[in-house]
Amino acid sequence: MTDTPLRLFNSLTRQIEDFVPVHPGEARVYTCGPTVYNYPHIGNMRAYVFADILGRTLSFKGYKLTHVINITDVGHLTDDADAGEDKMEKMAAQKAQSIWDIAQHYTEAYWADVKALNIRQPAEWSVATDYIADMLDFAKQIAPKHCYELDSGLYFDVSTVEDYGRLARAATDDEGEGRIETVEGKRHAADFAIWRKTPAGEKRQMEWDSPWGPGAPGWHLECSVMSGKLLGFPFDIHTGGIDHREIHHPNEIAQNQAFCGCGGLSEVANSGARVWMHNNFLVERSGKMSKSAGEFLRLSLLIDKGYHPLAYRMMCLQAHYRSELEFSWEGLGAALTRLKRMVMQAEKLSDAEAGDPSHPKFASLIEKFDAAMSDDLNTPIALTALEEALAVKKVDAAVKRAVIGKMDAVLGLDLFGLNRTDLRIRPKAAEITETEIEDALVRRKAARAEKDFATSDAIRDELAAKGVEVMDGDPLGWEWKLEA
RNA sequence: GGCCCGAUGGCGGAGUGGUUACGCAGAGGACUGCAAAUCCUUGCACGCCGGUUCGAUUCCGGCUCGGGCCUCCA
Repeated sequence: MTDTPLRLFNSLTRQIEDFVPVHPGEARVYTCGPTVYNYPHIGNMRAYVFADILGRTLSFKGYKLTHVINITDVGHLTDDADAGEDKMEKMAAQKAQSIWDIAQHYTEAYWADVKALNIRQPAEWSVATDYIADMLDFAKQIAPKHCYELDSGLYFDVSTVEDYGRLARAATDDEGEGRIETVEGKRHAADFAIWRKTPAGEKRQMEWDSPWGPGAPGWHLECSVMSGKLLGFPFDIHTGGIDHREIHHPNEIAQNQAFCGCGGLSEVANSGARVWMHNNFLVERSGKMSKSAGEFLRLSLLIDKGYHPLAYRMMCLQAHYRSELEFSWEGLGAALTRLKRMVMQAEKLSDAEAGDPSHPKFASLIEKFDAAMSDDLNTPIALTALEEALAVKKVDAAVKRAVIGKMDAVLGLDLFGLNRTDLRIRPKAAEITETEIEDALVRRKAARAEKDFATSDAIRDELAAKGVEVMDGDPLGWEWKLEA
């Protein structure tokens, strides 16, 4: 464990606080995962890069990490709690596929992105439909004091817990809400479904029996149940996108308070977790980050355009997780170049075995790195420490490799796993194949060897016309890149 | 309408009551047959109006502009 205390911003108190684990030496983290009704876009993935950085930092600080990420495969509505459809059912109907096939397909797509972004595997991927029995138990326990039944389902009465909505800083009453489609019989606009009954005469693909009739659990219920069951209340840190700060997490908190019979939120742990953390959005001016708008940016598009996925991770790390981040192709290219230059430095250490990182030449840089990460995960500063470490000269390679490895274990850029050619831009749609490029370069090399520069330049021009930029003469050998 | 957030160089993005990180792009140099790549060096910024202060980009107030959420989204 390092000396600098880890400090994190708690959305519930809106303050930076020292991290104090519930169980000494341990850190238990729950991350709201995807609803697997569609592909994740790159903005979605920022949340998991953030959660990964948090987990890696906790490991770096010496805590034994237990990280759970859920997979929501039931219950998340397209609309409001009553008039809307279940996202999973809707997509299944659209694609004329079984809902279980839909879930499997999009779960695997999500996992592919997780892997591509070098996000570590959590201790558990908790799948909502595996916990239906636990959800029913939870609901039964809180129902008598906190819920009421309508024709459409079982609802949570938010007035039955203290400090409802504190996380969102919401008004305590429910007036002035013109845009909520009010539900017949709901006591408060903010009341939400714990159990959604299948309408009489219908049969859903996903439904279970319950004391309130056949139906499906509400979305908020899932996270309360899985986090409590797998990590125990109170656990340490609950993460998610900033949008969850307004509704999903306040509702989870209300359920958690009801379940444990806890009081108000002046005691933060009554919320079910000690720290609630939220990453800000990736924004894109033309609205490509909105799933409902149709087209949205997927990681696979970045890859098809020729960018290595870790360039996107680099892009995320260059900004603080609580700041909005602008996406642009230019910005992605900048991140790629930065990553490539770092990988070049790391490649010089490829023959070295990692030694002992404690060396006076690196002490201040490790301290800077530690201080940055400990200061609410300031990855932009941590990156500069890593770059400075890469630039340190006249030092034992084994030591340097150990230092870089130590830092990269936290940032996860895979500096020793990547090489320059991995980071070469190579669009899938390019009109020239890599073999053709390499053949041309062999001919060009031969011409240059004979000082036939007219031929060599002609080859270069031909390649340039096809979008291939030729580079040679650097210490690591010739190279080329395609225009993005 | 309600709640919240932001405004930093060409772009992205940290941070700070007094010398304004860093990355990419740009410029100059080294290298190169010439380029590119690489390496070195380097120019460029704190929305507007007040207030507090010896001093504000930083704190406070107002304004303008932009953004987010308000039962679809990380």
